[in-house]
Amino acid sequence: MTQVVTSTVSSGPGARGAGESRRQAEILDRALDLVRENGLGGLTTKKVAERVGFTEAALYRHFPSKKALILGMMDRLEGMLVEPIRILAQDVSKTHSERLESIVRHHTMLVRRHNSLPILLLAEASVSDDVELLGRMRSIFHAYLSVLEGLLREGQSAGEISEETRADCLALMLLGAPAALAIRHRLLPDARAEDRFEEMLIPFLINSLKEAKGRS
Amino acid sequence: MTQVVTSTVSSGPGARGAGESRRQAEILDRALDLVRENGLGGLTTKKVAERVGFTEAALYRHFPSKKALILGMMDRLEGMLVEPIRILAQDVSKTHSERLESIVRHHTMLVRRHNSLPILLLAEASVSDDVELLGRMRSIFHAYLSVLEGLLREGQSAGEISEETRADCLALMLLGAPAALAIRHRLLPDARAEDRFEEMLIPFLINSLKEAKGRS
DNA sequence: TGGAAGTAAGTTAAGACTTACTAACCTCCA
DNA sequence: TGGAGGTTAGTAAGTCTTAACTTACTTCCA
Repeated sequence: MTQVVTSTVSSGPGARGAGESRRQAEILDRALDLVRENGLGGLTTKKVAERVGFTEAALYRHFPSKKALILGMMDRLEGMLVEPIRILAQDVSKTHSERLESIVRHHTMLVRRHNSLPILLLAEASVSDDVELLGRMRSIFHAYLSVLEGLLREGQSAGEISEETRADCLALMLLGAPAALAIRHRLLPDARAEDRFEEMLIPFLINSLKEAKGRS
Repeated sequence: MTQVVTSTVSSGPGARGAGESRRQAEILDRALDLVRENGLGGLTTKKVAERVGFTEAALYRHFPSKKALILGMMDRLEGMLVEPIRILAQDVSKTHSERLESIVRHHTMLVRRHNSLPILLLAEASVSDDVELLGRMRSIFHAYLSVLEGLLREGQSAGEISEETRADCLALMLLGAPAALAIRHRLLPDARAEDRFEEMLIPFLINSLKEAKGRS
C-alpha cells in the first residue's frame, strides 16, 4: 500500500532509476513520450499501453495504479533536473557564476530536448488535488530553487555576485528564463530563437548578477 | 458554428468583455474562479453550473459548448493581460524602462491577484489538441511578447536600453520573471517572498537592461 | 402569449481499474 | 530427467464512474 513503484529489488543493468525494473523503465520512457506530446492531462492508461505495445491490463502488472506511474515520472524528472544541477553546483573548479551558467544551460537543454517536459509536469501537477503528487512536485521545485539560492549566496559571500538583491529573488529569476523559454517552445517553436536564447540571454543574465556590483 | 460566445449583441452595463451578456459574464466569473482553484483540466460543466447556482443544462442556454466557455475565458485573459499592457506601453509620459517596469508589475499583480491564472491557462491550453484553442493561446502569447519586444526596441533606439542583447531575448526574460513567480506562487505560496519579488527583483531586472550599457 | 431561462432525467463515450483465464518459463526433486 | 507446481507477463472482456451534451417539459414575465 505504501510502496509506489513495486520492484524486484533494484534489478539488472538496463534499469534507469533506482528501484525501477527494466520493463518499468521502458514503460516510463513511453509514458514520458506521451506527456511530451499531450501533457499530463492527456495521459491515459490506454495510450500508455498502446505505446508500449500491450494491453491496459498488462500495465497494471508493472504499476499498481496510474498515480504510481506518475510518481515514477516525477522520479525521472528529479533525476534529470535536480540531481545533475546538484553536481554542477559542487564543481569547485569553476567560479560561482560559471556554475550558475552551466545550471541554466542544463535546464535549457532539457527544455529543448524534452519538449518543455519539466514545466508541463510542474504546471499540470500543481493543480492536482492529490496531496502526495503535489508534495512531490513541491519538493522537486524547492530542491531546484535551493541549489540556485545556495550557490548565489556563496557567490555573494565570495564577493563575486552583487549583494544588493536577495539570493532567493535572483534564484527565481534564473528559473524564470528557462521557464519562459519552455512556454515559448510549446507555443511558438522556433529553433533559431532558442539558439539565440542560449547564445545571448544566458550570458546576459549571468553577467547581470555581477554587473550590478559596479553601480552605486 | 463559427460563433463562439453567442450573445444578444453586446448587451447591457454589467457585461465585462465585448459581446458578453450580463449572465454570460457572471458565468465566466465563476468559471474563472474554478480555474484558479483547480486548473483548466479540473474544470467541468457540472462544477461551473453548481458554482453559478443552476443545473448543467442551464449552462448550455448561455454557452453552446464547453469549448465556447473556455474561449470566453481566453477573451478575459486577453482583456486582463494584453490590453492593459498595450496601454501601459503607449504612455509617452514615461521612459521606456519605466513603461517596461509598469508592465512587469501589472503582470505580477495579476499573478498574485488571480492565483497564477495566466500561466495555468497558458500551460494547460498549450497541450490541447484543439487547433482553435491552441491558436487563441498562441496569439495572446505572441501579442504579449510583441508589446514587450517593441518597447525594448524603441528603448534601444533611444539609447536608453543596451543594444548588446536582442530585444526578443530580453522580452522573454521579462516574461520569465512573472512566470517563475506564478509557479512559485502555486507550489510554495509565500506572500513575503512575493513582496520581496516586487520590491527587489523587478527594479533589478529593469536596471539590468540599462546596466549592461555601461560595460565594455 | 411567446420567448428566455430553467429543470429532471436521460444518452453516449471515455477513462481507471478488475476479473478470469492462459502461455511461457523456472525450479526442484523422485 | 521429466513433470508437478509456482511465478511472470500477458489477453479479452468486463465494471463503475464521470463528463459532455441532449431532450422534453415547465415557469415566469414583458
